[in-house]
Amino acid sequence: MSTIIDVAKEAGVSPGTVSRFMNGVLVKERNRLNIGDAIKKLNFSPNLAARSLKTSKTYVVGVVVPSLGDFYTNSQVMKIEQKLYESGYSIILCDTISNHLTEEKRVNLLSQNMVDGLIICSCSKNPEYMERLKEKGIPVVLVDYGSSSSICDQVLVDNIGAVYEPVQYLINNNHKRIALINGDLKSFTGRERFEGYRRALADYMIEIDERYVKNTYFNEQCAHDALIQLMELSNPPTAIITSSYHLTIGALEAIQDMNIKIPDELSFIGFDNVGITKLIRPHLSIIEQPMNEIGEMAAELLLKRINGDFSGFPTVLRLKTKFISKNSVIEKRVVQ
Amino acid sequence: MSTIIDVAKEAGVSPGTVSRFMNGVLVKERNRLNIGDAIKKLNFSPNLAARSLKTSKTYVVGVVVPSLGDFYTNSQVMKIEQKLYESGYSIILCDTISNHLTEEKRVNLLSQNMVDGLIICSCSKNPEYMERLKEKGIPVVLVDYGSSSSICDQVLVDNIGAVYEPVQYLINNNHKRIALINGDLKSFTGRERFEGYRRALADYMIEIDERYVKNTYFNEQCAHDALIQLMELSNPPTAIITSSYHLTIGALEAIQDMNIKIPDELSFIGFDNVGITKLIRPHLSIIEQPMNEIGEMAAELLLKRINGDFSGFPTVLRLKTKFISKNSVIEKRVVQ
DNA sequence: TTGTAAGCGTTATCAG
DNA sequence: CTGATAACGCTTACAA
Repeated sequence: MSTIIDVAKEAGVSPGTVSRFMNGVLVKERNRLNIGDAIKKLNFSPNLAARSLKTSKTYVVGVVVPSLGDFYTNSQVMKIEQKLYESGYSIILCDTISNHLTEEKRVNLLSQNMVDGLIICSCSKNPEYMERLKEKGIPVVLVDYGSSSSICDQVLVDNIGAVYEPVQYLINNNHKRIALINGDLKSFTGRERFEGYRRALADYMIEIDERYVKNTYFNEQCAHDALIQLMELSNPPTAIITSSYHLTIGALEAIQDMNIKIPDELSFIGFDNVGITKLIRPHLSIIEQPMNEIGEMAAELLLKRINGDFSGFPTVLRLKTKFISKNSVIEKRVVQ
Repeated sequence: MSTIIDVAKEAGVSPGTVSRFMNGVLVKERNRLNIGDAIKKLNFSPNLAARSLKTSKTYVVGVVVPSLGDFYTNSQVMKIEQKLYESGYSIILCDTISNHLTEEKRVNLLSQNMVDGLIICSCSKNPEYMERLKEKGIPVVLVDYGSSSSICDQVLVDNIGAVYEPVQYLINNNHKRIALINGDLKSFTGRERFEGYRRALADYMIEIDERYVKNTYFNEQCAHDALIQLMELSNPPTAIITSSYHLTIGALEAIQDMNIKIPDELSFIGFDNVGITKLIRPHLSIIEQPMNEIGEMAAELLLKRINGDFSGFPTVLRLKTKFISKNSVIEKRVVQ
């Protein structure tokens, strides 16, 4: 491994000149050529650790996600990686396996001068590390997770609207018995998505029937069980909405298992238009989150902070979801 | 940000002692306690860049994948991350967007003292960077990609057996018109998987009918088109095998579009038992790659190399795939 | 424009 | 077991 000093000797200049050349400062034509040759000849590339030690910049950003196996985080991460790379940053990726302790550990590790900033998609409720990061001056962008407690830059989707819109659509198509398969109300997204459901029904003067509301957990098994319970009610819903990707998968599995005909026997609206959805027939009416945009916004916001621009702090970006109407819902339902 | 020197002062010892303490060397009880207190009080954590500069170890491993959006790489990456973390390593993740130029760029970036080793799942045919890495002494493990040209540690699956086994199974169930939807023969996996097909037919004295072989590219559109072409033949196949995840998805879409009944009108065997497969009815007979094992083996092998153990170099690990028989194939087919 | 030299925060050698 | 000190390879004043 050659160093700047080797290059300097080879090119007959001082190390300082080589360093300047490497960093795009103008040097005399002759020197420029000599240095270029020397670099080629010695196959030189600068030692990033040394540079980082000196400048206290790493050009690395930490990205923390709950599970790499989740389709829906991945498109975000792809965008984040791409966007950051364009600005010269690499990403260190951490999978917390949806575990708060792991999350804490990883963030602590990353904050030891490994990264210039952090994008956290996972997120414990009131992470202790938050203030430590603030002390250390490491900017953080929280994604897809609302934290009323921490003052922090955030990129979120309009969870309320996400569910409000399809419920409204169902109501307009004469559905009254509308069920929601939702996650934990202790989670921020769970609460907001339920609120969208509640508000839509309230706005149309439909009273909530508790039997049609399944606030369980954001996983497939729960959705699977919830769907079966719903359909075994004496007066089952005519339409079901799920409020996350995993819930959608679980519900669809139960629909397969019970051999329910969509949309004739049940109208169904899924969540997150990724992965499997295009293989389902009939084509699913679905709530789509703007994954790419979320990733892009998060990356841009973080870059801004890294570059010392703290205008508008804390910025909370709310991105709209999109309801896509396909063929899994009976429209203009005739009330019997 | 506090340094070792601050801690040393606070604890009334020398920086060397603090450093030793940090690295698990025995120090006198009294000093140990004092140093511990000082670290707590000053909220000290060592500067990893400085450490890395001194020791030329980063405790970071680069992982290069063709696409984070691919389900089947992700389970590997998860395992890799997990395994490496247990040994104190973090991973820098790079998505090459299946682009050789991007791959080259990323690897070059990573090799600037950013990482102690590299796991590359992507892989150009004869990457230039290979010898540069060798020069720099950065160990590399290639995953899922065979390279006859480079001498290199590799973790591969038994691609030939992967396809041989299901073809044999089909033959044993009286199928004769067996089609293969495969990727590019220029790719290593494409060649091997085709070889599995060829060999199985040869072993059972069935002549290859070129019309039943679709060596296209490993993407959904190609599989979609290929399946349609196959089924529009005057004498269409009774069974079709796909040889990658994307090919499976594309073929399934075409099956939906053409409204083909599985297995009555066509027997079908898919590839990669991840993501969507559990939602397909009837349950798919499928070729499963040992993703977790691949990830684990790759991580372990790399760790071994990083720790200076080059026994058995180059190691080429071949992992067996598993054929899972479910309900998408007509068994004991009656020949008309 | 360039050379010189100090210093970033560790670790490691060498005496003690 | 500990302290002093010289690196590691780069950047950046400062002076020329």
